[in-house]
Amino acid sequence: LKNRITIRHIAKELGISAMTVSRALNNRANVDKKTKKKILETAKMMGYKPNHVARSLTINKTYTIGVVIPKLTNSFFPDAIQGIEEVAFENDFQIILTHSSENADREKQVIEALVSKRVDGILISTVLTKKELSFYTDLLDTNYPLVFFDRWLPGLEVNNVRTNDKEIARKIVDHLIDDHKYRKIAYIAGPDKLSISHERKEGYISSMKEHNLEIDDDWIVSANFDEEAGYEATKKLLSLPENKMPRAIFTVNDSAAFGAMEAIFDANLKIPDDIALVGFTDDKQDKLLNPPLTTVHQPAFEMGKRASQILIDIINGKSTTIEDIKIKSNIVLRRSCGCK
Amino acid sequence: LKNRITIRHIAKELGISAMTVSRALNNRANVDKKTKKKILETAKMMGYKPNHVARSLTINKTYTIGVVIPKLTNSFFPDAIQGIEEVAFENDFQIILTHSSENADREKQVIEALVSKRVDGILISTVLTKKELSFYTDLLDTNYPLVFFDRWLPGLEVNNVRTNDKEIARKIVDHLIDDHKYRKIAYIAGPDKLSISHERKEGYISSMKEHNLEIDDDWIVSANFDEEAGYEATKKLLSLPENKMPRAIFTVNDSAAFGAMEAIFDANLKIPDDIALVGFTDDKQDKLLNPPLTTVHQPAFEMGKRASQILIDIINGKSTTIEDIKIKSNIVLRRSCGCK
DNA sequence: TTGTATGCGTTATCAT
DNA sequence: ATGATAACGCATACAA
Repeated sequence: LKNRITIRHIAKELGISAMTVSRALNNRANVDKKTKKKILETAKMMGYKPNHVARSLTINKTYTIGVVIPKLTNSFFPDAIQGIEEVAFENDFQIILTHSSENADREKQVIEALVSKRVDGILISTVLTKKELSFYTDLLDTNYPLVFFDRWLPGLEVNNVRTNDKEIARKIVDHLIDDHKYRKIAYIAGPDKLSISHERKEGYISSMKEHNLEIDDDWIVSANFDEEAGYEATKKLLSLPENKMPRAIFTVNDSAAFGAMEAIFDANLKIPDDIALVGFTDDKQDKLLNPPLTTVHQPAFEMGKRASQILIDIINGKSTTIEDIKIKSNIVLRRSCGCK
Repeated sequence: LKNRITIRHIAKELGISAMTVSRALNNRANVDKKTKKKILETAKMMGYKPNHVARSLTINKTYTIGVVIPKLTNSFFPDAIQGIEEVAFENDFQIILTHSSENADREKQVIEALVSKRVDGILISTVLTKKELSFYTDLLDTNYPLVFFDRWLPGLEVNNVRTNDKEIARKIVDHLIDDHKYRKIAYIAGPDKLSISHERKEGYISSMKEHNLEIDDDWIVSANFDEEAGYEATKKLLSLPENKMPRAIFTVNDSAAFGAMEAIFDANLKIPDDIALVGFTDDKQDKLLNPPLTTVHQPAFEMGKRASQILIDIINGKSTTIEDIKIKSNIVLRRSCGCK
């Protein structure tokens, strides 16, 4: 089955050498116009499909980049991937998409697979932590082109494309305090060993401290990046005694905020009247929610494009510097925080 | 740069033949335990990474499947892809993800690229139409393993994994008529040349006809699958004269419904009091919308898994039959239709 | 159990 | 402008 026509078949058919066929097919300058025309015609006629596997073996380049993400659930990653693929497509690259399922071992496993497939470079939104730094330092030692996006790993000499997590988190908490006068603010956190979770938490903490607001230990609830965890975390918060009950909740991402919303509704409370809620991501439907969700807008598409471009530049030898790029997020005020 | 260690290097290092190394690395039975152990150790020590490009060239198999989707915007495709990748991962396959951007020429282009990369098979949610049938019949003639999911192409002798678009569309319109007594129902349609759009429209029409309800020409508004088009289409509907004004709107998918929602709110109308709205997809946040959106739940994850499994079975020679599989969707009643 | 020769389809290199 | 040869890294087929 499959395609059996090779450049040799075309060559034989025309009584010329395979090399000439190769040259013609690759638009090299040094081939007679007439023969080139013939070659292209018979190639089409015979149903020739170039074999990029063989090509990759000889030129030592696959025109493929690997992408590793935790999950495809919230809208950040789909948008980022669209950006990644857009740039890849323009540069005649394809992408192999893999996901780690928030699992460190699986992440290592898919990276190994990508390396074996000899992708020209890898874009990673990692779930690995400091303990596992050596996995990537080893890879970097072999000069493998790597770019981290969104979830980076501190301590790595590598290109990052991320956002200003800490500052923007601080800003949105500032807004809750300064503009709405809330003082009891809880934070539903992601795993603290992950850089983005940690940074966002730091932003929350620094805002509270700057306003001389005490943070009750019960206000920082560890959760995950998903809806279920957000739901459970919020139930915990809502079961706190009256005097500890938060007046507002900030969540590590929108998925957690969705879970929080459900929990708040289930408790027959109103947003923002009884409790305000702000998220992080700016999922597409946020503005249609009840109430519309105030959140941090992450430029997912742009981050994807940027990361992709940097990686391809590295692959093409057009970039040698190592940068830690922050693409700024901004706050989107809607009704869930009490605005309007 | 990159990895330069091959099985030959390992062989030389150990003073044995490359073939023995190959056998050991592939867990073949006929290799001495001691030498195998040595080989595995030195392979690891030398940082050997198997080269699947070379492997693919010899065994004529890439353990890669191509996936072609229109876009990654709504939540159907991300979910479906998670299903696809889940099954692929279990079977040691990776996926190359490409998108056509709802553009037929680009779809052809990415398929060509996938074929050149010699993916073992392709999963397609096509935007091609009948006119372009030959593109796929040609591909099928070369015995290329192909499975269509969600958006199939009528007239093709190929495996489809889709949903019962027409019946379920009819059912949800039945619900609007039977349970809510709406009689003026509009339909925001996708491109009619695409199978799913056509089928869903047929479902709408057949329900209306069965109930002896006349369909005003102005009630079927052509749009697209996206939010903007849904918004524009709805604005058209809302500008109809009083006697023609629809009492309910059914949209080809949830994205269009989101646009419709915005348009309705912009017109200061209430859902479902002034106008009811139902969608198709069951996007994750539908239940949190204001009001929660009644819609058709498509089992995206299951469809992805099923399609992926079928393709891999074909690739592995475990399946030879051609099936047109419909995975049933079901209706999710929420408040936007008037329920509760 | 191990080794040798050969080929997968393409391109680089050197030749003509 | 065109061709012959070798090489990319691995696995198949056969031999020892």
